[in-house]
Amino acid sequence: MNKVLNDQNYSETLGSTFKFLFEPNLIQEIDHCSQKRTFEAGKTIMDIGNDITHMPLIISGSIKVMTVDEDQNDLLLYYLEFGETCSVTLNCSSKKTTSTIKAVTEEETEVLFIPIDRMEKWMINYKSWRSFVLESYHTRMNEMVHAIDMLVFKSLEERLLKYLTDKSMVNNNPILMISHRIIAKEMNSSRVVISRLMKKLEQKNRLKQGRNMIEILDFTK
DNA sequence: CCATTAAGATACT
DNA sequence: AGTATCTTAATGG
Repeated sequence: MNKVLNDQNYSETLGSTFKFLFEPNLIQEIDHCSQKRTFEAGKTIMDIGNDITHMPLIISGSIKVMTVDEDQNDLLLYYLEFGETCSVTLNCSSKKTTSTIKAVTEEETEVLFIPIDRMEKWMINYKSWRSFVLESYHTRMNEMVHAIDMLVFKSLEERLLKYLTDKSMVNNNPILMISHRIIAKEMNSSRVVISRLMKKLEQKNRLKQGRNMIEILDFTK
């Protein structure tokens, strides 16, 4: 079970955490109705078909948002990081449907949960909330289009490189402790193929690798 | 030492 | 690109 943290300094931390995003009155409301929870790495905090009662706001850490096909293969859609929320949840909550995505913590992650029954009122009363929601839809839409583009038009080698750089970005570390087998599973490929491409990327000096270890050498190219 | 597992190699589809 | 199979190498008891 994930423990609920009852932090004494909770209002102050929260207020200072999100004051760059929301107006003071809204922060007060958030303080009032939201609940902070901390998850360790690898926890599923939302799954397909789950009822949506709260929307998440990331305080620290990162979350992978993905869909799942009939054979239970995951497809990574995007990562959520500090100050971000899941627009799929926003979408589901306004329509009062169940979740169409699965969300798993990439590392230890603190999340603020806000009951969805506030959404409608906040959309009307707070300009900063409306902007936040629209901005959120906007960035996710762009990311999804990019994800589809990568998936359909790019080679597996390019996708692998993006997968690795994205992962090292969210972890804030150019060194990844991960095996080829896990990468293959996450990209719906096979271990041999990933090993082959990894070898190629290593020869191109894009990364170094050892057992269960990959170091990304150049983020920008 | 040995069992387990990661990753390289080769060949076929 | 994916699968099957074999080999090599690292890791941890």
